[in-house]
Amino acid sequence: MRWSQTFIPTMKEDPSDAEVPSHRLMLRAGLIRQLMAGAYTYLPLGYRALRKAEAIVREEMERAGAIELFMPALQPIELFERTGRKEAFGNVLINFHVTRRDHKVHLALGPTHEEVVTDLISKHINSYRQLPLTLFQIQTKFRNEERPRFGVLRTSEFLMKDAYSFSTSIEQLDDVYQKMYDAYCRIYTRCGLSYIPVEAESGPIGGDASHEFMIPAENGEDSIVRCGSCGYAANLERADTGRTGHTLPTSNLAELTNVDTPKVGSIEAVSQLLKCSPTQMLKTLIYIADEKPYAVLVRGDHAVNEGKVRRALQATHLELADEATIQRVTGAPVGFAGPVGINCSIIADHDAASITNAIAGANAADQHVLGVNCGRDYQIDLSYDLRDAVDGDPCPKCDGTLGFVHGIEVGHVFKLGTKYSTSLGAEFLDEHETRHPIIMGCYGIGINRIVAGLAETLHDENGLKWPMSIAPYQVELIPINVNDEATMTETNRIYTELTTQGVEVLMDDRDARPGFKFKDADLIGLPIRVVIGGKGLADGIAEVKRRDSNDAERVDLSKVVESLCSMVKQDLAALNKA
RNA sequence: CGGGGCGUAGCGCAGACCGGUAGCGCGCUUGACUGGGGGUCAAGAGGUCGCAGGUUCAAAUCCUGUCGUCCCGACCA
Repeated sequence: MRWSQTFIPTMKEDPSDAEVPSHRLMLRAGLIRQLMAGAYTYLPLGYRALRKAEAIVREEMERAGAIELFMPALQPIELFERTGRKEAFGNVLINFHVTRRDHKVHLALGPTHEEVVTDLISKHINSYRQLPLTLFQIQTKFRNEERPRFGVLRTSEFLMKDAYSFSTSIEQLDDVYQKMYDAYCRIYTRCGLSYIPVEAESGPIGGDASHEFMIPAENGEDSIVRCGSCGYAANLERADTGRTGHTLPTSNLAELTNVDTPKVGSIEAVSQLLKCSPTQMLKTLIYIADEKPYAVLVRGDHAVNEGKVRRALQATHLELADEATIQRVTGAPVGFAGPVGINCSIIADHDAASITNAIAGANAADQHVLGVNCGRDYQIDLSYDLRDAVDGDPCPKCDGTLGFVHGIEVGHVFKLGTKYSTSLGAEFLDEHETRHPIIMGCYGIGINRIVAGLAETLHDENGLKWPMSIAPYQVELIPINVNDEATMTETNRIYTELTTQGVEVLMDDRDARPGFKFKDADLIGLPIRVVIGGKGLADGIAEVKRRDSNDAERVDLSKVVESLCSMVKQDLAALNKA
């Protein structure tokens, strides 16, 4: 492609409202333009990168045995009502009414396709002989993000590969899950992304096992907890702390003493007033788990992890109690709850139960109590891991310690179980003519995030640095002076020969000074740059420079095509060798 | 949805406090020169100052409202 024939609007200056690197550089390099918050046009260069990522995903899904189909983005709302997800999605689900003859029809734009695909399967799969089956599609998804941000990393409309597996047994499911997991690893490797598979919370989508694939990146929205020694990695929502029990305080127990803390309810305010560390304090939160109130105790400096609380209580619904319930249970306004004499069951985190002479709310307005000790002043049967992991916690898998990195989620695999097949009636008949719900898995990849994740992690102060597999073009050809006949003859020859050999070439044929074109070349970041003309041409050589290297190589003009072909091939081979 | 910032030419910004001719740099157009790291000279084009209302003889500027966008937080299969 000749630069002058396509549309690559590069920008010299940083757009003022782009802060994260991927957003800034993708705008500047002419890959994307914003239409509105959360919706971007992919310009020719950006779209090429996106399509390349898409092609790799498709290839690997097919290699893993998944079959491609294409489902409508437009869906009847009724499907979401049947699975209870109209409510679960809430405002995120984009839905509206249209009029067809005098009837109002309520539609949604698909945020994901569990409903549609399960409905399809329920109608056409009847027998265990038709299973297992894995279907996938690559399609635009719509989610009304409360707050779109980070350019193309979090948008309301995005390209997603979603796959759904249908199995007759857990063993079959485990098998596909592993195949998908492996396929994901290959995909990210081929795309040149460094990634971490982490254990994940399966969330409202349901199901019992799940992994996320994360790109470590400073601007990632997710917190990943990782062990430096054994490689354990989990999303913060999911991460265990490695604490296994509590030690009841036994010596130097102080007497229970009430203190006045007028209008001072928060941990921070109380610790300031009483000049104590939050680690000495008990944070007491009242939760309603399946309609029953519980006091959840964690240390003052720790955060309650609701997923862990839900699992500890084996509850389906868990939410923070409203003010009235808190009043009823504690006898005090919000901010003064504590375990001593509270009128509900208590569950405590290991570390909370181990505090000697803790400070806690007194269950009385404007009062806290000092010298609180588990076992003496309140009772628990067991302590649990109920809090978010913190930096330096012991690893749950080995004797190392946990640390944190930020990550961008680029993929997620779930074992779904029978949640959707049950609610939508997708069943099969086994060899004994017994009916069972089909066991499902689902597997998603955000294609845009592969591209944005590369931009986010592979760049320098001058611009992007694409890996060969995703680069919009593989080679950029720069004639020093487009008005020089000899230069152009040679450039055109190389351009034609490379193109014939299947190398993707962008020729910067603009009538601009070399420095100008070099700056743009660095910005758009194609992996190999070839400069033709000037002194080099007189010496019979072209200058070949890789974007990720500082040194250029002088290559004989008669050998440059061959040399470039092999460089491209080698790069791709290195990425493919997952 | 809570808190904050910003809306003036395609991009980056000044002008606003103190009301009175709308400006700068880059980019763009035409011509000449130039040709290895965002050139030089000359001549140009380009604006509902986000929108609406108000105050005033007069509003980019002051007041009220509203919309858009970005950031922090809440939320996020």
